[in-house]
Amino acid sequence: MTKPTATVEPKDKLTRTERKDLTRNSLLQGALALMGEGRSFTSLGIREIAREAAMVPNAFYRHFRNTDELGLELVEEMGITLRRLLREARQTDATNADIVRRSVQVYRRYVVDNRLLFLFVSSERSGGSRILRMAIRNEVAHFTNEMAQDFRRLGAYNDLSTASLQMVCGLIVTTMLAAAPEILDLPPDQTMLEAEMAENFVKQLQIVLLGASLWRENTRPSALG
Amino acid sequence: MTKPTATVEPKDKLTRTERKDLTRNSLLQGALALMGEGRSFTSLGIREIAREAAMVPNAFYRHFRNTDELGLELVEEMGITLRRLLREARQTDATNADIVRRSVQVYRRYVVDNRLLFLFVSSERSGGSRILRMAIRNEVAHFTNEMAQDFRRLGAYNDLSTASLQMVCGLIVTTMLAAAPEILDLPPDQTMLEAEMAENFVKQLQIVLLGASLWRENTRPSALG
DNA sequence: GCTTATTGTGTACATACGTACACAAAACGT
DNA sequence: ACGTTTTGTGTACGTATGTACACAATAAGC
Repeated sequence: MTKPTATVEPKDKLTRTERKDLTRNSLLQGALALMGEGRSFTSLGIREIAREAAMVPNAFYRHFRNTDELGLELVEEMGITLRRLLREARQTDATNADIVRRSVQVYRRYVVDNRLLFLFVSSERSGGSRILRMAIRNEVAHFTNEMAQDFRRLGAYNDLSTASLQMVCGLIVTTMLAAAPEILDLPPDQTMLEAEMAENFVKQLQIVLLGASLWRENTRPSALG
Repeated sequence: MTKPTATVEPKDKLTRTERKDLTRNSLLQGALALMGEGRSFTSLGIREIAREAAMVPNAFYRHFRNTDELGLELVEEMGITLRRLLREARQTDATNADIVRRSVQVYRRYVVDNRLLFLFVSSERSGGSRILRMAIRNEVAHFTNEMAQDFRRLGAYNDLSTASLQMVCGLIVTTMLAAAPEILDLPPDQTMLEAEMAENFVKQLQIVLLGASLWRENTRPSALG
């Protein structure tokens, strides 16, 4: 018989929540895919996303109330996984040098592996809807805080005040975030340029870290009064 | 008589190009005004902009072929005036210290005075249409180059290679650009927070400059291998 | 002074969008 | 086993959009 046997068929005998998560995911992926084709998230519509996910417009509402809510989920996904990755990179018992190098590697790896997600976050960080902007800014702050905590824990930059350390981490994060879209916006085969940009990125971080390591609270470099 | 005298009436006896420039400008301002109300440039439509400028939709086409073309003009405007301002700030015969301080002042002044223009550029820098993104990136590069040239001319950072100097200037510009939207997004009366952010901004620049002044080509700080 | 080119208006149409409502199928709770 | 809830579909309506075309007013050029 073609009838299913008594053994569970994982093929299409999915539980309801599984099915829902599946289509929900195809909506998220659909939105990302559209952005991959050059569209900006802000300009995406419910119908468009639903179409890309091969479903009828109305089905969208079964999962999100509007596009912003979908965007929030993307932001959250990005924040959670990226934070986890970098936390792992810092929690191994290696020298500080190794840890920073590994962090850079992990970050770059994440950016290229999650190209579309990262493009989305970069775009919406200062454009688009206020709600998304705030959510992303929140993630970035969260991110910066964890970095500062870990620097403290590792005993790096001990002579910086908490505020200054926070500020330094903010600068690092800014540099990281700025580097990503430039690399991602390249035509996909320009490995030459990409390597150059990556090198520049590392050098910029080196300068920041160098400056931070020599920074003293009361330093007023003559250049800036 | 109420009839105009023979003397030229500058009130409404405008030449055709003057009138055109006027309405063209009201289109540009209309677009900015809409962004001031929380809308993102990418989501603006021709009709909407024309409506804001108090004209019929079709009139838009007499000035721009589409919204991107309008955006390009905004980008150009921002590039030209900001570059001019900073060039002036650096061309006075003052000490290097004064010059950098003055540059920071001029920049902050420009950002708050041209709030909407700057919000627009910040938003579209990594979001929205590819054409605008490229144009802005171009302006930023132009900007970075001029800064590097002036550093050379002033004899600052003499022991950096051209590439490294360029990279440092890129870092400075990145920091400047990142600082702007955070300040601009504040509720308009939070002078307290704004001052704090501005201070952070200056400190970040100090760290970068400090790092750059001590950077040597072959430096490989242990932290980054 | 007359012709021409330019700038803005009015009307029109096809298209896409957000969303509401009624409905079908099928997993779920009991 | 059966009624209920959830998830996806089909249809429909009002609205906004981009753009085309014909037209009006008026400055510019000869």
